Amino acid sequence: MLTDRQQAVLDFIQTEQRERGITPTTREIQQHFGFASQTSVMQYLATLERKGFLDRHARKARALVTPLQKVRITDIPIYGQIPAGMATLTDQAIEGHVSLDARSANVSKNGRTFALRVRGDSMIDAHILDGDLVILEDRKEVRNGDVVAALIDGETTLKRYVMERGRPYLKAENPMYPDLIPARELRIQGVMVSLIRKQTPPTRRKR
Amino acid sequence: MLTDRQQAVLDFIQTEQRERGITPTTREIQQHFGFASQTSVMQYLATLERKGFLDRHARKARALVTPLQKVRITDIPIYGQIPAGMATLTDQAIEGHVSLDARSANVSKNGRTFALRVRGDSMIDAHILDGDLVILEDRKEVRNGDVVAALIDGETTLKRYVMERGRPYLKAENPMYPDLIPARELRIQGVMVSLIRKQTPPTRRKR
DNA sequence: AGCTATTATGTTCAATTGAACATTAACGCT
DNA sequence: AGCGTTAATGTTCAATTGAACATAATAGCT
Repeated sequence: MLTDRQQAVLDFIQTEQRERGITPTTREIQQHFGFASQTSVMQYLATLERKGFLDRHARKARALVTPLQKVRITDIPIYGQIPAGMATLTDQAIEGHVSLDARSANVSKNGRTFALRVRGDSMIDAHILDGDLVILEDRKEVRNGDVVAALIDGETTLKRYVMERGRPYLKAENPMYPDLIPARELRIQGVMVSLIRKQTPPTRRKR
Repeated sequence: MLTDRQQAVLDFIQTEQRERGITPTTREIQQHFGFASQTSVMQYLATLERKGFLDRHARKARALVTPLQKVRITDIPIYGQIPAGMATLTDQAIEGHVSLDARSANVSKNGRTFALRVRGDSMIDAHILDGDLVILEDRKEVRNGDVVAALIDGETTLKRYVMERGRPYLKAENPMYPDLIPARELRIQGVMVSLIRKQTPPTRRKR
């Protein structure tokens, strides 16, 4: 698709963007490759753009946009706990952010996504541990068997959504915890789409 | 830390970087806020830089660097399977990449990091499932109890590293699987630092 | 031999863009 | 009343930077 030389130019642009945070100018590219003329660079840029490896904002300085920047990185807010009775998630309870590419996170384009720090081991049989980061999507349709964050009796819990005989309930994946049968309405805040676990170093006994 | 107005300027810069891929010029910022002079913008930029919210490359066009870009995103190669007998990981077996910020991934600066797609359920009692993505770091010191990818008898497996009576062995976290006691040398390829699980939608029975 | 794509040179121009200087005003603090 | 910070105006200058034009060599393909 690209010649060696064209690839080298693209690589240089991307490297500069990473290392310095700004996009190189035609002259900087020229210098790096030792060209005697900017026109060489202009030709490479035109080719790269024609082949779809580059976007240019015409007549603007340092305005090369490479697919590197286009890997859709999503910033997902982490809520330590979702405040009770809060249908709309406010920025208040945000504990931090995770950034990862949308594909790995299973994140769809439109839906609002958020993360929840898991507290307790009520989902241990679903292999969701205390301290895990669960990434959820605020979507309408909940399927039988989805792991969901739900607001029940003014508290947010992570449980498995099970539909039985036409009536939904929330199942804990730990025999030590009771299943929750909603008294009135069941407000689903999000459906789990992925999970991130930071490995805590093993408990050191001696050393 | 920042006044409302200063925050607004920073937000605008970051939004532009996201949406358009390029950093706004002082004039573009000026226009957006309706300033009659660029000097206002210059003052904001100076303040933001002084307070550490912005890096500037003096006298360069569109050269504002915000912490947005500075979230250290690591591209981690995913190996579907580590080829047997391959001490150095080649690009050949790469299945794809995950991009995520180094903090979430528990990734240290220097170490080489790679990801492995888990096959089988030999680590199920450690809550590592078939299909999970395990992120490993190629580091020297392995601690007792670490989950490691190891090359044993020409095959790569994910196991827990256990040191007992001065001799290490590899423990499967599933009673169905045998522990592995290395015949000769035990080559550790990486230590697990985190885990990413894409939630597969629940098996639909009817529909 | 003719055609096209790629790679390259040398020069010039004009738009883009950051920066500086002199001034003014509102606000909170002491 | 005096001081520092923040916020803003108006103007000018010079460096930065993308772009165009004419020209040419090389390689692969038909």
